[in-house]
Amino acid sequence: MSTDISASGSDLADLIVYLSRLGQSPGRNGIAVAQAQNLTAAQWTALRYFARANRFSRTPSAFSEFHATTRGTASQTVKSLVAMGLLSRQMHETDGRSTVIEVTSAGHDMLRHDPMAELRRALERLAPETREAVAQALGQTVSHLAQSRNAPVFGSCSDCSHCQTEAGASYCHCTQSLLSLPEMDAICVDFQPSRSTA
Amino acid sequence: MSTDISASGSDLADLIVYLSRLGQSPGRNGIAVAQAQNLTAAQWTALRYFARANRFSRTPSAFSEFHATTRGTASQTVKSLVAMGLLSRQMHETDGRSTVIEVTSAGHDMLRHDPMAELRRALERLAPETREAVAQALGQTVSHLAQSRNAPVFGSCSDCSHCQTEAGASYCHCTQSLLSLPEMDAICVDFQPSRSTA
DNA sequence: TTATTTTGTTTCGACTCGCTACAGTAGTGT
DNA sequence: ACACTACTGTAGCGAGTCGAAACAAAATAA
Repeated sequence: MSTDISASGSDLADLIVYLSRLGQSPGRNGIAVAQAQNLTAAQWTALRYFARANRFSRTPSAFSEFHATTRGTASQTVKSLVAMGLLSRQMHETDGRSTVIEVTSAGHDMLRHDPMAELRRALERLAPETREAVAQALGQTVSHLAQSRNAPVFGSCSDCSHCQTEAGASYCHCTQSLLSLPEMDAICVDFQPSRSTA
Repeated sequence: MSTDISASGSDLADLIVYLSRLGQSPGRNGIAVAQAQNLTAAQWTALRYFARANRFSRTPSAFSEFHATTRGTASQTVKSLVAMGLLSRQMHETDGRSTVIEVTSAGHDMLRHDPMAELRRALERLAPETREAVAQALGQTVSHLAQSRNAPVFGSCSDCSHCQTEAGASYCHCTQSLLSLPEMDAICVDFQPSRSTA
């Protein structure tokens, strides 16, 4: 009887939301809290996103879709982070409407105090194969969920059907550009699951 | 240079938070949205919690710990739901400070329009053994995380070390009371993992 | 050229959130 | 009895979030 927190589909959703909430909250252990407490959950999410997104996806619009909110709200969050000096704006070279966001060095410093680090450490205590299986299952669920509500899926280029790896570099058919190796692991808005499970 | 995004522990945390966010957002498919859109994410979480918590845990304080927030914030959320007629207050029989929250019939009706239903459905598309493995892994992670920040763990009595099942009914050594069968699957504040995996 | 779409911004009102301060009750110790 | 501490729930403040709406500017399609 003492198996686990168990149970079929319904509880798992609650468990995921609960874990996410717990992982994002700073916790009251008061060590690095003093420094990290300044940012809100949405601001942390934005900072994390722009640090992980590739150059085609570092725009307010892309973040708003990633964060499942409106462009207006995303714009405000970006504005606050720019005002703090953690993000910086750059004009897009060809598209006059678009602005490209960069994480400043102060932003990268701030990311060292990410309150989600504890969740990461807790997850690293899982066996590697378990972690991999969970990641695979949740990735699949993200695809299903996004598909059922016409939302774009976010993923890294290394798993994208638009990308073609040859020899050293890779080519993305979607953005029609060459990608460097580090960019292959970054988040992309135009992600398309390569081998979607039916 | 740009850290190691690596497929290991780091991505999984982001994936969990992303999935949670996606699952809680109502989605723009506009079917049951008109009815469901009235409640905010925090209000949905509260409504879900009080519907699932056992009688010892249906208090504003317990919810504030579950939701990783302060009692003040939790009090406001509860107040708004009471004003909508979805929750009702009851005086605690012996403790004059405490109030017990109940979900009204209107609250149960509202729960049928839970925007998280889509996430639940997406999770049910996973193979049962996969779902079980994910639930087990995430439950373990919740324990680890809560332990590392001195936060209480929430779980159902059927997995709790305080509980002792005999014949028909069960006895909880923590609250010193008998529990009915349905109560065994409810959420409890005083949960203690029965066989915590080291 | 004239629509139409896309991008980003601003403003508004309602809500969340952490914080502080506070009243009332419970349990403890003297 | 008494004070003292701990706990419960609440109210108000300020900053932030969020969705909605309206807007200007640039890109794209017709």
